[in-house]
Amino acid sequence: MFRGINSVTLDAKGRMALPARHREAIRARSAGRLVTTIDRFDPSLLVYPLPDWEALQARLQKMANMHAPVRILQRLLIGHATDMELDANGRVLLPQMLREHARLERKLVVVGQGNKIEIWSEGNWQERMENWLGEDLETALEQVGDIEGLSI
Amino acid sequence: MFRGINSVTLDAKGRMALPARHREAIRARSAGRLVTTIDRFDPSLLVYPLPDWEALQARLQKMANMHAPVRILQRLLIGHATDMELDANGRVLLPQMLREHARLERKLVVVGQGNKIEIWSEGNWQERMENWLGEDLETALEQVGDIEGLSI
DNA sequence: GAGATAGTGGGTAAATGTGGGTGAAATTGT
DNA sequence: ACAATTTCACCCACATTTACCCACTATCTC
Repeated sequence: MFRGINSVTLDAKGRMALPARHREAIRARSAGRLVTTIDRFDPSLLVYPLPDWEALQARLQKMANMHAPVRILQRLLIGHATDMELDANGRVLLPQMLREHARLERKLVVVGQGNKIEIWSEGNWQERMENWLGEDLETALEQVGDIEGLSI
Repeated sequence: MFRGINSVTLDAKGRMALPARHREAIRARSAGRLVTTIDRFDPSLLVYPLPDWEALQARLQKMANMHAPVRILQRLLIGHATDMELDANGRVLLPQMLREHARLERKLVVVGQGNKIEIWSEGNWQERMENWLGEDLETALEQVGDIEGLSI
């Protein structure tokens, strides 16, 4: 579904152009209605088409919240989830509290990630990229994921 | 499938002629639709026919992303994956952010690699070539791969 | 050597990304 | 409760980028 990276600018009003390559998919899937929330690992925002977010939220709410980590997860994700809509120019208004969480400044990076889109400040993204490219992912992956025969 | 090396030029608009030897295969396999992403080991780009990339992406997305190395791998590969299409002259437009990652300048090298095509800046390619030719690959290979009885 | 093919360059209209004005709505302070 | 201020939705305007042409040259084929 979503893939690819774009550099865009956050304007003085807190708006950001959603790259055209994603717009058609979003309009088809949810008539331009989106939900943004925070990423719990990195300073970035996650953007889902409305129906996909609702499925996710339903799943989160079904989890028994007797355990503290579940409650925390719900607070972070559901708590920060904000509805957004594409305007006539294909832009979205990013809520101020979420902008602060992701430390967004003027230059942003928009990254397609399959079922969701990630929004980063350009500075943060570049800094992380350098580390990621230097890491030995294979060793870590072998202990964790199914990379049997994976060849890229 | 793809093999062989070509030298081409990246024009002022960021376009590059895809060597004719590959075009027929690409048109047959995916009607000229391609996906490019970054290589995470070297400054180069990887180009796949659309269906081959989609299989790869599906595989990546199936991995549970609670684990950091999985998320990083997805960000790097899916995040940079950009759709491209052959134009009427057999050229593709390489996205700016990917050009920067691979440090592409005016002279490029296009290398067929079986299921994918690699794009390098000519300078980088030549520099690496010298190192590769000087390395003792056999010793390293024996510890890693199945080269039993391999005769080249 | 004539014609076809491949690689390169460039013009132009349409699409995309960005900035900003304005009135309505919401929030804040008194 | 009301005024002052801020935020937001909806426009419009403009600069840049991209898609779609067409053209030229070098090489290859017959």
